[in-house]
Amino acid sequence: MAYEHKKIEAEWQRRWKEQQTFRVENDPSKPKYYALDMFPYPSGAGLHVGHPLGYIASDIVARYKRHCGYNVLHPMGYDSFGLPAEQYAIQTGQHPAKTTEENAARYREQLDRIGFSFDWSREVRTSDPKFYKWTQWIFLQLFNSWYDPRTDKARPISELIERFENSGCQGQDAEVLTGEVEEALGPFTAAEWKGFSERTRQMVLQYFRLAYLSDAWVNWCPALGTVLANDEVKDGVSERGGHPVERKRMHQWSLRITAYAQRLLDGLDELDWSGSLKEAQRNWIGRSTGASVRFPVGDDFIEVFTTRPDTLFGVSFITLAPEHVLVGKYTTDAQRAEVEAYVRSATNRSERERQAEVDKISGVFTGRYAKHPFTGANIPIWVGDYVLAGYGTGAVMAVPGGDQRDWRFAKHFDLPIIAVTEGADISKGADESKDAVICSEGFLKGLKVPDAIGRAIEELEKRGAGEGRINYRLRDAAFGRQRYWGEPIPIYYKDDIPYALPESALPLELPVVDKFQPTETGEPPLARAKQWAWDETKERIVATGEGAPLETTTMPGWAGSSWYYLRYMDPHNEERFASPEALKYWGQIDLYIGGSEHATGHLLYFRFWTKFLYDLGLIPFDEPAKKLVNQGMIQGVSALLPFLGKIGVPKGLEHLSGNSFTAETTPMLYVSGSIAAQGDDAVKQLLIKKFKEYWPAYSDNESLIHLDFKMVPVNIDIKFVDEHNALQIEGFVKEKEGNLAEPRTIDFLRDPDGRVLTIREVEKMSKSKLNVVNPDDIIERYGADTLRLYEMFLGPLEQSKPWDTHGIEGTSRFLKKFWNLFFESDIISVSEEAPTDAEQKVLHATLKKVTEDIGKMSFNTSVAQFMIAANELSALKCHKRDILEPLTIALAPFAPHIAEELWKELGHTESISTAAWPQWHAKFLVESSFNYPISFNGKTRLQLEFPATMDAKAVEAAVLANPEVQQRMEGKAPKKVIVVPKRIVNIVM
RNA sequence: GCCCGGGUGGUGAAAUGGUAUACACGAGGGACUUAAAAUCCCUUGGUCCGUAAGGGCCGUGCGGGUUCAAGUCCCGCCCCGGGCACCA
Repeated sequence: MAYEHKKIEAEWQRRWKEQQTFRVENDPSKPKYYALDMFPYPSGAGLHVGHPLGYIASDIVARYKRHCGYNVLHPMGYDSFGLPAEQYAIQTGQHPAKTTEENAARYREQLDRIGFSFDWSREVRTSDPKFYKWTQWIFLQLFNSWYDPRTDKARPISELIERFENSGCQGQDAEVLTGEVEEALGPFTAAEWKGFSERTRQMVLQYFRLAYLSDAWVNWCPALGTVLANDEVKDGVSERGGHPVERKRMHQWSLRITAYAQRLLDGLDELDWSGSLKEAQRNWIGRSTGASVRFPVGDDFIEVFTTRPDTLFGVSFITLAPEHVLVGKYTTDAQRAEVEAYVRSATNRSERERQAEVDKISGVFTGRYAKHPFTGANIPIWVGDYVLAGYGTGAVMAVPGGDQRDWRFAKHFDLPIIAVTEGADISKGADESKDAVICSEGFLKGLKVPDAIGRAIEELEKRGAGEGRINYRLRDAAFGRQRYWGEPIPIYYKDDIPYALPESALPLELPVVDKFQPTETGEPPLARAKQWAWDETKERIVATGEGAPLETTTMPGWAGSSWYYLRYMDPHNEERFASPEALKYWGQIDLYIGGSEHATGHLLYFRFWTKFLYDLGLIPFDEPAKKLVNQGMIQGVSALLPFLGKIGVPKGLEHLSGNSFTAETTPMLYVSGSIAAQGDDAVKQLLIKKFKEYWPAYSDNESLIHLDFKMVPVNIDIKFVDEHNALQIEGFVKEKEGNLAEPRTIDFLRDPDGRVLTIREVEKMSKSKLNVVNPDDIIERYGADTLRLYEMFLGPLEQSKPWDTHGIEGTSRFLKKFWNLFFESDIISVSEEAPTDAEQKVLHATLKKVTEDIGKMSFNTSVAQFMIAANELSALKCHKRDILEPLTIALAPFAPHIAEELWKELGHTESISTAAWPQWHAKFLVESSFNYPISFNGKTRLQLEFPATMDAKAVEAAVLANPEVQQRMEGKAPKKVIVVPKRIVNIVM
């Protein structure tokens, strides 16, 4: 019987669905295993072959764990809120829910065809009100919580209010301010608290809530009309779409992730995540230790953070960020005009400009001086845009002798540069070395940097001028988006003060709007809703204007993805986000697979929410995923052709341009890659020839033809490129012509043999690069099992690698070969004969390798081992049940359809997924002899076979007695003979 | 600049310090076939010597080192990919 992948795969996919083979129940009698993929955003483009890579890997592990007797939770869903659906809605007026629904259906179809063992009964979608009800509910918990630094965990805000009523806000409590530069909240007594108005109390509480509204510097993206989180901005432009981003101060919802900075850092140690990923998170959190130092200015002071308090004696000025609130306060009247002009220009410069012009030094003197806390000297206060508002306190003590940026600023403005370390040449630059010795006069003199830091902090604390401090780069997370297609934030406003909606009002569903764009006044789309206000007494939504206005921003994309993994445990629960029993049973994710692009976004927020829910006692663990693997990117091999974008009209022929060089007559010219590689001259020669073909009248004026041209490589759809990189000209031209708005001639500068060669390049697989390979096409031709095996066979999971469809033949042939072990001219022919030692060895070597490889997530080598087994068993003409049956089970996680079919042919009636994983036995792998490589001075020269049991001494004697060995020794005695039993013999001459 | 990965045949890639290049693609040769497809078999790191059987030398980015033995460990570079960055 021939291996018919189409029939087999369709049949088994149908059966799995019908029999709900992979539906899983919470069954505490069985050990659990939770294998999760990062759920996709269902984009309109559908899946390409890169997407399923991680899904296949986790599916193999999930299926393997089932064979090993685990109860496996292996769900899938959609991160279905997002920008593309909304952009499409703005363009077409179609509700994003509809687009999302269609795209999800398409994803489902594609995923089903690959044969995943997902339990679809647990599917979640973040845009489903039944799901986002709980996203909103968690938001309310954040809003109603604060972070207690004493117990180092989140507590209900009611406890804080109680504390204020009893003892006011003093000391440590007043320290919890985090986020962007804000004016510090002063301490107050219980009596004062009681005297505060409701409004004031609520304002105070904003400083503590884990979800809070504040004026914060945000990344505003005018093109997208929304605020972006720090990790959504790359190089000053939006990660999605590449639009410019500017700094803007806005009333903005934020989440106080900074309260968790230390725990997010510490938690990394126990996680089985890749080193680079942990490193990326550590970087992002950016902990640095140092000191906070206060420089008195009149009755007030400027607080700075420094990692080098040991250089305090080298401070020659202070620099404030242009956005710093104290700038306005300290500027003298004489300097005011200049400072204000500078601040204006600095804040208007986009992040991008600031980054691009790192070398440009700018700043201005405020006219005021601060007092040095140790020496009492007058320290001038400057404003400079090299100081960032969002880091530390937004102010630095400038030590030009010890910090290169300060040094350059000092040089530029001719400020004093004081040496802080011994032997430093401060005329050339700052000495930033950390093993230097401090040379400043005073109590730090002669100390090594680390000792001096400690000593300086001691002294600061003694004098009340500062204290040791830990600072984090991590910022609070911007949580509001000026968008329609996201979770509404369940908040209403009274007197501009935010209040939580009652739980009974959840889910707060997205309102109907006439358009998905911002309002004419620039408010978010939700402000268009006619029914978007809250009636507090009736507890229901009423017409806009009739009740308290509801929040009009929505949550960012990462809200739902921060906790979705919990919902899978109990997806239909209407009472809670998941039952305590389900949470206890399934616990942490045992294996989480996804792309490394989520290193500092999703994966940080996801850990943050988990820790928060843990603090409130809502879940019994404080890290979401024990093990995490980043799958590499599957890259596309693009095909590029140089395109003559601009052909300049030659000198002397300009007068002709009006009639001859029109769009209709000027051809679109593509250049064969091999010609372009020869250089401009070669292209020019051919171009002149072409020119004469098109305008024969000017053939005689060859001296006039000096064409200027510019070659631009353009992406060519890879479906028009054959395996020799040659363009299939006819098909390409036909499609191109069909896409042109106006008819144009399409022509080529061809190779002498008439071919047009494309230039191949490996880059990201994407629609715009026309290099996308669709899994559907591969499955149609080769089958899902072949696709699964091939994706795994390409190389290590974590590594990026280019997709090359040609290589798939190998895995396809393997499956046919495997199939043929069971059949002899169309009929199943499996013998019940007892296997030979050689056959057992093949089987057990394979079981051993595959079992170990799955544990290491080394799937490429397991596939190779299956190939070896199939090759060897074919050579042994082995068709024995005792060998083939366990092998089929071992193959099942990788190629489930063919395994099911063969399992059925072997006479089984139940799905192979219920079969127990076959154990390997060492006894079948014992070798009776070993073929020793005999090397001389480390170079292998010959091989000699000895019994495996022979000891080192005997092997040595036998080797030295061998005539060929003796011949090579030329009668000389070896200096040394190394014998490693069952490994190697090395003779040192 | 700092922090992580990674450089091995024509290609994707294997290799607890112990026979470098498993497995697969591609290429070349052959069998079957009227032919093609499919399938099967052989060869395939470079180079030199030899009619041949066979043998020598060189080879894992570069230069050193440790070791009986290094793709693997150590030191110093180069290149590629990713992350962070006027971060005080």
